[in-house]
Amino acid sequence: MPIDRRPLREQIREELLSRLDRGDFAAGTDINEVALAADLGVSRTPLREALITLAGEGVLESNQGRGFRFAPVSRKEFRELCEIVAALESLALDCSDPTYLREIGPKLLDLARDFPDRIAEQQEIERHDDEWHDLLLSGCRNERLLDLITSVKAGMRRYAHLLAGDETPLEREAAEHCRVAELLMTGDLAQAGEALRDNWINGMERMMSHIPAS
Amino acid sequence: MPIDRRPLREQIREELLSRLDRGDFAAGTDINEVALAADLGVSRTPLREALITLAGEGVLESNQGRGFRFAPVSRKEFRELCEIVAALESLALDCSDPTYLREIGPKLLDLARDFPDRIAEQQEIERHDDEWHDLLLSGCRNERLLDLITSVKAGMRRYAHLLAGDETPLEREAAEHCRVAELLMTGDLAQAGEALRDNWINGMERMMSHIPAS
DNA sequence: CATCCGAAATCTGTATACAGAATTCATAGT
DNA sequence: ACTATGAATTCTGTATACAGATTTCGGATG
Repeated sequence: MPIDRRPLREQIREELLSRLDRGDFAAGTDINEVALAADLGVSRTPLREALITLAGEGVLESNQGRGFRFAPVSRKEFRELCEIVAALESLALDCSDPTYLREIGPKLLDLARDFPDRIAEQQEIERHDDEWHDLLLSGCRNERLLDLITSVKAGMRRYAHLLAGDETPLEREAAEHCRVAELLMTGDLAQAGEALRDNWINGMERMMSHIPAS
Repeated sequence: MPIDRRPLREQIREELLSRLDRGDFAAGTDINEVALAADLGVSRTPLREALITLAGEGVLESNQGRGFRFAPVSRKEFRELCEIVAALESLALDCSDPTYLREIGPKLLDLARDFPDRIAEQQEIERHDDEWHDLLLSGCRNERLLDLITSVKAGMRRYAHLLAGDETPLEREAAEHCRVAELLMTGDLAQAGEALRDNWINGMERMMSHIPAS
């Protein structure tokens, strides 16, 4: 096995994000650098570098002299993030090769159809959803845009575990994905983009009630 | 005067960006951390923190063991960035209060009309252009989006000084700004957004020839 | 009992130190 | 003359140390 030769700060960042997905950190709690560094088995230096990166992505916020803390969640911010990602993913479609999009249409349809059952683990549902969106964007030739989308989505991870253990209307989500896939196969990019934006906005509405008032 | 109580890394980031605007750094050159830290009169720690932030914004890139360097410019990346900002600013209009937009319309028109003469300093032209866009977005209620736009625009600063000392068609730029302002005053947000996107795309085309092939 | 004040403790922000990776440069060999 | 090799140098990545800011907590004061 090739040993990991990436900078520590990146490995730390990913570890923190995966812990965030597992719900290890409550939103709004501040971070104790020495404790967390000891827990991770690294020194404060690369940890702080990772924290600064995460702060740039909106996952954390920092206050002078008070260090970092996980940014509190709010309906307003979640709405803002959804609007942004909706626009960016739609733009990514515009930047994709139309013929490629038509090619992956069937695959996207398949993925949308065998959406995990409502019984499945929350983690599993999210993984499947991500896979669908990743495939959708895989033909985007705007690399900078793909990086940006990844970065903005990192900022949304704080909201992911909020709807755990809830019978979310998965059928709606699946149906909307199907619609996007079908529109792509017909080659109507404009309408596909619109359907994709709708999917994000609808998904936002569905989650809204799960987010504490402020 | 209130002394600056922001973290050093932020002050350093801004100093580096302003040096970049002045054309102090050639694209593609690597950064010597000890030399730069000494020059700035700070230690390597906050300098590296600033460098990591700038790398996250796309201004720098980092390679394991090789440190940071100013990301090389390319037509492809510039096109990508323009497409992104065009979409984001257009979205920002959608997120703004329509009545507020109608109110600032005249002011936007004024600013667009007394665009600096072609004799003016390059810096002055850019400052004026930025002022116009800032005012345009000042009514956007999506704070996350405003931060994101600022961040993406930071990544574009590497391209700003490339068109120095050139008779850019400023009239076109001014005319397009006027058109956006007029559409806002009529209250036609959809068309205003489209005109704004066109402005970015046209501006991109104008600059394209000034960017070295690769 | 609430509140204000200050010392102690805690934690961050910055500086410095150290180890190892990457580069440079000189030398030996073909 | 050109390439390969390896020691010396330079620089980054990470760890540790230090100073000052912030929070905590206990006692004095109304």
